[in-house]
Amino acid sequence: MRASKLYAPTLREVPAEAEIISHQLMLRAGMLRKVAAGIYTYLPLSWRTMKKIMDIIREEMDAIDGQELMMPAALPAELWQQSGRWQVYGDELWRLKDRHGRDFCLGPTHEECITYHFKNDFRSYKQLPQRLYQIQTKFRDERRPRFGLMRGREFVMKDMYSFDLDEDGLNKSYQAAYDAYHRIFSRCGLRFRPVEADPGAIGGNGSHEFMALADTGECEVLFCNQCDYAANIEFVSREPEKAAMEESKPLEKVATPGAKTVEDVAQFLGVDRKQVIKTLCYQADEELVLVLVRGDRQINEVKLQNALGCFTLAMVNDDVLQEKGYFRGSMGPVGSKGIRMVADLEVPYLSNAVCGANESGYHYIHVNPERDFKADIVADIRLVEAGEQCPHCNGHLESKRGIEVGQVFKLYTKYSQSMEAYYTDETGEEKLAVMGCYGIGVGRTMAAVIEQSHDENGIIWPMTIAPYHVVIIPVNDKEEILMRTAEELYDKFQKAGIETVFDDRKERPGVKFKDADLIGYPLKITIGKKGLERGVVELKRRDSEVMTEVPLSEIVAYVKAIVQKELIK
RNA sequence: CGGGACGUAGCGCAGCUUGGUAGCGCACUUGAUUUGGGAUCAAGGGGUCGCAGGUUCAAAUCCUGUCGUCCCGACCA
Repeated sequence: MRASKLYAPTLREVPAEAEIISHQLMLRAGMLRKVAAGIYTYLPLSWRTMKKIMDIIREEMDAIDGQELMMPAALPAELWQQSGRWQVYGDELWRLKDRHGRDFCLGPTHEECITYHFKNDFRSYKQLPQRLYQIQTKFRDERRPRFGLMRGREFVMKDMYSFDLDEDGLNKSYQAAYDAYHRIFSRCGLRFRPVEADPGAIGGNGSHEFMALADTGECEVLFCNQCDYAANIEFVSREPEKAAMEESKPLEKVATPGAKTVEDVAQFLGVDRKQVIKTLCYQADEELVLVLVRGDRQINEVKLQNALGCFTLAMVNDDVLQEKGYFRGSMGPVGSKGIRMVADLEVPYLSNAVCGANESGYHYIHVNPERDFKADIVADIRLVEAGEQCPHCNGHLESKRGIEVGQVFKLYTKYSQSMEAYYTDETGEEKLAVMGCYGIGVGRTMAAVIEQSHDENGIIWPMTIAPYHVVIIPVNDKEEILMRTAEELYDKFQKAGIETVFDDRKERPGVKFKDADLIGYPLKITIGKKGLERGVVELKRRDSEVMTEVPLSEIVAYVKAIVQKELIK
């Protein structure tokens, strides 16, 4: 490709809309342009990288007997009504009507559709297992699209679905996908960790997220500093801390003027925060619930939602609280009636504790669970935080941030049940197919690579997914010998199958060097007059400061060897 | 959806407080001089000031509404 014709409008300044480095660099390198919030056009450079990532994914999916197919983006409501997700999915599901007024949605994921096909086209155990995948544009009307490709409303995703005879088969499919994901992200040059993740209402140890490690990641991951335990912070559980039970004292109401927060109350009463029962009010679907945790703990809303089995969950605002006779800063379970209460596992271990008296400016002391109130649900609903002990060993947990680039998930029979996907086994019995699903965010993977691999001058692409392998820069466009040599070299590289950009623009060398660094070509060949007189050109890797002089006669073979070696890695 | 901010040329911004019909840098076009890390000089082109109402002799500027975008907060590839 000639740089004079390449559609890659580089920018000298950082567009104001871009917050994180990958977004800034993709805009500056002329790879990406926004069309609407969370909706982007991939310009030629980024689309080449996207295609390379997709090729790697295809190779690895095919290698585990995946079959690629392509499902529609526009899906009829009936499929979603059958699984129940038409109601459940909420505003994130991008809904539309056709001209006849029939309901459709733009697919945010395709469990329903693939299971519909399975149900219609597969009958016998002889046809299983099946591993079916597609690479396709997904739509999610995110409440808050942000960070460029990290969280878009329209994005490219690879989704695979496995159908097995039984749980053993599922475990094999799951492991195959897990291993394939390792190879995919390694080949893309990512530093990543698979971590245990929340399997939602299905339960079990059925999900891992592949996290690209980066400070700008939206997810918090906890790692053990001694064993290999790693999990999404939302999914970390520990045994409840069991305090020694004191002899219970009589319940007493005390004035706590002005004390609003747990910290205020604990200080005012001269007790530890651990002795306070933090009480919060949530709206869970149509119902209000009181949620109780120890004063030094935070709520884990993912766990809370799982415990309640609800579809939506949100803290209620002060207006709603007051209607119900509650006051922020003085809520408590004692005497609360007509409202469900969910307590964390640690709450029953409290004795002579403190809680709000549901009367502004008053708290109860010497509160004893069981005697003074009874929670409807006692479950693990607290957030485990960095610094706590590892659930598996004596080490302690450290926090890092990650970008979720992929997830593998055991669905079991959740969708085969709702969509009625049966097969007939060798005894003639009808059985539900056992399913798994496996996603990779393609654009997010590209963005994650940039987050991890850049410097102050621009992107540093690994060879495997770089938009081009090499850029050729003649240092002076007026020197005919330089331009002719560059032209010839460009031709030879093309013929050698090396993906090359020839910077034939009428620009000063500085401009070309800056653009080359910004775009991040792995290899840069500079052709200068002095070198050429000695029969050499300069070769520089984007990821190194070292410059090598290579004889013009050897440069094609030399570069080809480097490219091939890097591609195999 | 709550909270905060911003919409002026392709990009980055000033002008708005105190209304008088739009400017700077980069980019773009032409010419000349330059050519090893974002050149210099000269001459140009490009904007219904997000949109719609209102106030006024007069609105980028004041008022109202609306749309869009970004940031901070709660189950995501």
